[in-house]
Amino acid sequence: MSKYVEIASTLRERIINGEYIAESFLPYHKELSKEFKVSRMTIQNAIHILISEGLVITKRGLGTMVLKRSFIEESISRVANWNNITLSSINDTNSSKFEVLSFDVQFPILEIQNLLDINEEEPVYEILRLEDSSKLDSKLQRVIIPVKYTSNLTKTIMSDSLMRYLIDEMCYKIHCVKNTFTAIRADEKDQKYLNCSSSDPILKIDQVSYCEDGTPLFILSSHIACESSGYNYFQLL
Amino acid sequence: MSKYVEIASTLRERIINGEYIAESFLPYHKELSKEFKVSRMTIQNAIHILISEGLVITKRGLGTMVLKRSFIEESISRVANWNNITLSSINDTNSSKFEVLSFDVQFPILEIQNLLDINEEEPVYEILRLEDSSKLDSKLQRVIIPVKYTSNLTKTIMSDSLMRYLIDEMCYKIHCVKNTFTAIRADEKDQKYLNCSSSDPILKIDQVSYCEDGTPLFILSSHIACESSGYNYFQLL
DNA sequence: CAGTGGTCTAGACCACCAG
DNA sequence: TGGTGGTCTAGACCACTGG
Repeated sequence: MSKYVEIASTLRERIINGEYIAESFLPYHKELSKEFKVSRMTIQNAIHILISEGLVITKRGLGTMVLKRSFIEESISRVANWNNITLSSINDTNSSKFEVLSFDVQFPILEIQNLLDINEEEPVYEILRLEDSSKLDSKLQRVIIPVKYTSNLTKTIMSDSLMRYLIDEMCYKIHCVKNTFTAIRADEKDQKYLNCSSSDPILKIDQVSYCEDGTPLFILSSHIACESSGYNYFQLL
Repeated sequence: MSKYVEIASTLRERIINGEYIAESFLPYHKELSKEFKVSRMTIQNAIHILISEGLVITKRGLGTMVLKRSFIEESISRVANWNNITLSSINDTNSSKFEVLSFDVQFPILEIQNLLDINEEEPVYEILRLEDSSKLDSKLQRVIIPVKYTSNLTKTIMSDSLMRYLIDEMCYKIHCVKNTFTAIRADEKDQKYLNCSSSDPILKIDQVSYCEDGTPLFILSSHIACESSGYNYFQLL
């Protein structure tokens, strides 16, 4: 096995064992290259592995920091890094336009507080929007994002791609997106806006987007009627 | 912008434009380092980017090959590379045991032929299995894999993790897994094996696993009853 | 300012593949 | 055997960070 892979394994164990404490810095490249008796490039390759696994982040002039959330999230689906533009993979696509059904600011319930790592006194935007239903596979989406991250959010922005706004205008770097999937029965809003009956199955996709440092940035919950449109949205087989 | 990122962009364009033809080799490191007037390491870094994007693969002693499927599959979800063991992210987990309900060899229908890139004369295993329903969230799975890839498949293997068998025993390297999601009404088999009614919504996950060179290896289609068990399986919000 | 990580070089040795 | 990509080195310069 190559040196840098072994070094990465060693470092990974130390992180998991708590030998390197979350939110604090790893030893610097120079120290590590002394310890393992390799060149700095080899250390860097090892650390690249840990970065790609979401265990650490590095900052020039600062060091390599162990992340909080780190090794727990197995089922995380990483954002594709395509030509240096990070894009959400599923829900907030380029071309789609949204009709904003409601636009509120609220204090978050406990569930949201936990998901977004905020307290009850930090207000959040809560937006309900409907994807332009000219296409068969329209989506009903609920977006929740703390006001402190984007205090000047508008309906106009929400009728377009939120993800693109956060990346291009607000200069956030989305590091990973966690998606969870459920099938549910259509609720009242689904029936009203997605034009389906109460017995129709709905695909529910809940998405949390995280920044580079592991901070949860926003929640996007989508409802998709797969059958009522006579069209199996994500159907493959 | 750093050299290797720019070089990667140039190479990517050439691949997309068809300047470098699919299924054939890129110029060798040495040639590229002459063309761009950089060291070989810089070329290698550039090519690493293309590898991570799924555009090319490299083989020692051979070269760097442009992949077929390549840049098309945007919504691909890469397999997490965890401690040098590639694991399926969603469906074929470590600990679960399966009851094999049926185990057949068949000639594939057209849909399967296309998905697995095989012709009608190449037989496939078709297995129906039920995840140990001691847990609330049991799954009904259909597995389809060409006989030519694993001629000695058994019920015993299928009652365990197929993914692990293919990786550990057959030494396949799974490069990426494409998942698609749908919500459907419970069909007869779902009602029978997942203990639900005909109006219950079912989460259907269809998964195709691909080898390093882009060959589709097998299909795994899972049905999950999210509500009947009183338990929202992938529920988050 | 000193120290960090990011990039880059020129050269080296190795494992692997084809003929 | 000769050529490929994979790894590694020692040293270099740079952009960025904190004090």
